[in-house]
Amino acid sequence: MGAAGNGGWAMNIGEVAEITGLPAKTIRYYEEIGLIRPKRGANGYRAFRESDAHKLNFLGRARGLGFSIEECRDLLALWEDEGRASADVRAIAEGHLQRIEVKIAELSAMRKTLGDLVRHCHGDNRPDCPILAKLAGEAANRG
Amino acid sequence: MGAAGNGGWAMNIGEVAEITGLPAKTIRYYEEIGLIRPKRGANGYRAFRESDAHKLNFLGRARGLGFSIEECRDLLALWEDEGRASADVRAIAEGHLQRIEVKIAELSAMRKTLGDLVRHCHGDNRPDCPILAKLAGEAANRG
DNA sequence: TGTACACCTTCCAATGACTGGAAGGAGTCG
DNA sequence: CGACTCCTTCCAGTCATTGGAAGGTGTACA
Repeated sequence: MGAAGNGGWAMNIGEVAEITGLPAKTIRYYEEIGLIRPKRGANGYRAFRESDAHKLNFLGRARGLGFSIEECRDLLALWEDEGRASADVRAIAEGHLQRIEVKIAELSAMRKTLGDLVRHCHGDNRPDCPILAKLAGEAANRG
Repeated sequence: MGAAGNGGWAMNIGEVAEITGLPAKTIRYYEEIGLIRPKRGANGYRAFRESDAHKLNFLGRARGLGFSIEECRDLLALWEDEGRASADVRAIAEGHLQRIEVKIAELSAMRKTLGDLVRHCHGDNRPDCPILAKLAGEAANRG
């Protein structure tokens, strides 16, 4: 175990990885791109304090909602900024929401087309196949 | 103009890019990974025949439906194989359809969470913000 | 004290599917 | 011959990790 198990003052990367649920690799990457700045111990090991763990949890949740790394960076800065305007936070969230909606629309269109094609393909050992016909550019003859 | 404008026997990359709608860069990339094998002219230029253009159109449609490059490779091979079983084609399409559905479900969950948060954020110049509160791990107090 | 073994470090490379750009050759027009 | 467009190859970057190698550190145990 590290120097702390509960309210101590610093943890190694393995411990913070476990409590945040983020892989150690990812945590090192977040440090590399400047999202977090853990201190270092005398042995060169990263020394994570609770504030680092809080940030990592924040990042994990934001990434889980699909925010990009750069959006996460901005959200983190706003979170740290006592004088922030909630409008700035909402603007980021709205932009992301719009991209999600576009993506859902694209995927839904694919699902519709692909679902129709799969339903019309008999799927046996004969070569005739409406899926390939569609991809080859032949117009569907019904539906 | 190239050696052909209509039913001629070969086009340069620019011409095939225009008629297929794929960027020349992408076409070169498809050759590099072995999806197409255009011949070369005496000057070193790629010489695309109609069969190449057909394959590129096939690839463009398959990519447009979200199939991965490797799935496209398999679909193309099946398309070329006169003795294929439509079941093989359908299996690829069904696998892809499932992944699409998983993705839609994930994005829909994000949309729901994010939409709720955005709706509850007043979005003015005050710092109080339920979006940041959620990311920080605070439980929502209603909804 | 030696020696396992887990854990930590850095650095490099790969993923998927392109995309951008540099450096230079080829074709064509005037 | 110059100007211009199109073509070529090669290298690097995108995004957010992830995998692995090579090697240092900490700790438990015989």
